[in-house]
Amino acid sequence: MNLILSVAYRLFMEKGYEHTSIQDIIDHLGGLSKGAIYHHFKSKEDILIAVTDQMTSESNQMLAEIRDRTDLNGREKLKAIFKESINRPVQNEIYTVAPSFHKNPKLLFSLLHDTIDCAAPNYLLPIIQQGISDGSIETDYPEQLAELILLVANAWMNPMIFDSSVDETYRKFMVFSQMLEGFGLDVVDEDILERLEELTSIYQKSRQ
Amino acid sequence: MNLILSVAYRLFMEKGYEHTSIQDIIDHLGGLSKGAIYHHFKSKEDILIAVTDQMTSESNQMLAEIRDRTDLNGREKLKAIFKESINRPVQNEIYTVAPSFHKNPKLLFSLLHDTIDCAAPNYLLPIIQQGISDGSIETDYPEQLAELILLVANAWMNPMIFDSSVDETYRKFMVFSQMLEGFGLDVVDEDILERLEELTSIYQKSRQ
DNA sequence: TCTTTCATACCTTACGTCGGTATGTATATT
DNA sequence: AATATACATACCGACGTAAGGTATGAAAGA
Repeated sequence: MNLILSVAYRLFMEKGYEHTSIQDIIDHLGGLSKGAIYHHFKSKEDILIAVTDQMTSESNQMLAEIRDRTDLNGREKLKAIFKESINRPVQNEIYTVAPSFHKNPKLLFSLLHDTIDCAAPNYLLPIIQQGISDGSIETDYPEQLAELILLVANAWMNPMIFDSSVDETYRKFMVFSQMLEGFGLDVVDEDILERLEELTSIYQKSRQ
Repeated sequence: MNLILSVAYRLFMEKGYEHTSIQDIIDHLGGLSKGAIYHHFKSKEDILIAVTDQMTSESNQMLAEIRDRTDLNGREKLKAIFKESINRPVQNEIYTVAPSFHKNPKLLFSLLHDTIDCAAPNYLLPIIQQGISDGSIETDYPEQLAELILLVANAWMNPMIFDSSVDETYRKFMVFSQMLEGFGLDVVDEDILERLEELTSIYQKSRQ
């Protein structure tokens, strides 16, 4: 079952969901057959859901941990999230299997919706609300601010979704950070910027 | 050919691209057959492309007209765009066929990419650059600002993509307008807000 | 006569079903 | 304790069927 998931994940990323057939998955399963797949998953789409769940669960767990820390105020937690999300080793791996989302609008869409429907209200919102309480963040619309931040960070700034050169990603990040400042949040520092450039160059190399 | 397009458009919106079969389209064509479709389009995906082209071309034409006006400065053009895009009659129609994008990640994805790859650089960017020249807009990264504005406006604030109640849409708009102010752009006024509420309520009614 | 516009029959691919097997496990019986 | 029965889990692989796409040819207009 985990084998099926990991094979499916790899193939969905490489060839795209639509262009990956059940037979493709079977061929990479080392002996297992179609029956095995349909024993564990009720449809091809069901496999996709499991794959995305796996992808988001890791990231959501990280968000939960930071959310529940007691040693940081709201703004510091926000900063911690940016640092973490940019330093996760998983990211490197993901960035190198690259073509990914261009062939996977369906996967992208479910990730986006998870961001808005789950990650924003459950993880980022409490942090922003804490920030409002402790005075480190100021806004009249915490729910919407949470959505906006995650959407811009996860989608627009994601080179897997909107292809960007190193330079473009850097500029996006500057605009993003300017946007946050507009909301009174200066959470971007040198570490983050450096790491970002590094990541993008990894991604660029893998696409040559 | 236009018949095929309009039927396909309606069905894609109602049932989603994936769940609309060629046969479905044929059945609504009133006599025409598969041969007719494949005479005009080389694949099902080709139909989708034509549909999205049609959708974007109308909106892009509006952008071009505003871009080429000579009686407005940059900021005023931005404002004009918001007013227009929110007042277009097409919008009403689109908003009422509703389920749409939830079932259409592929269509959504190509619209998003058109926004970033075409609309932003060709229409909004020149306007922002004019604004920089005439002093009505200030930014170091006009390309990225153009992308960000269009992405937030077209995607996040679009109730067809991310379902929103009237109240939520209003709050999103407030956050959006606060974001623009952060970039020194105050382009939102009462007219726009009113129209926005009206639109969202139309959309809500159609989903009951 | 040649091109455009379609209709029809057919091909191919790929999802999902279904009957069947094999192995393990829990419970009841002797 | 040993065996039998019942059920559950994991899996195989042929087949049905739907859907995208092709090939061919006819009709009609230029």
